Amino acid sequence: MDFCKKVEKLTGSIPKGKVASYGQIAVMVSNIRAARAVGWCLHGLDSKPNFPWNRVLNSKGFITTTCEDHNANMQKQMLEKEGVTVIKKKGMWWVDLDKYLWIP
DNA sequence: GAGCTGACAATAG
DNA sequence: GCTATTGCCAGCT
Repeated sequence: MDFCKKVEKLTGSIPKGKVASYGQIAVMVSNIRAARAVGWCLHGLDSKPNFPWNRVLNSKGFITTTCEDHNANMQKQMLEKEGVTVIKKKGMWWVDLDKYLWIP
């Protein structure tokens, strides 16, 4: 789909060491309300090797993956590998968007 | 072809 | 300020 294609492109455009929110991707692709669709598309793009789906977080910087195959711990490790500091808060992984938020 | 689901975000109470 | 509900889009059943 064109939508997913853009999502893939944008997500792939996120520089190493930076992260973006679903809302950001959504608003760039179509509108802010499409954030859910972004997550859905990323779910299908995860099969791509070395695809930085881990650089996409929710608006608060929390990892809210419900998929067990792509659990938060995996993202955390991938992000740290990219040089992003991931902090554990309330049992969930959190990224400081003020430092790592990607601004196109 | 219609309805449901999903890794969110914004608004209202 | 925090919790609960509604709205949106695309893909699947």
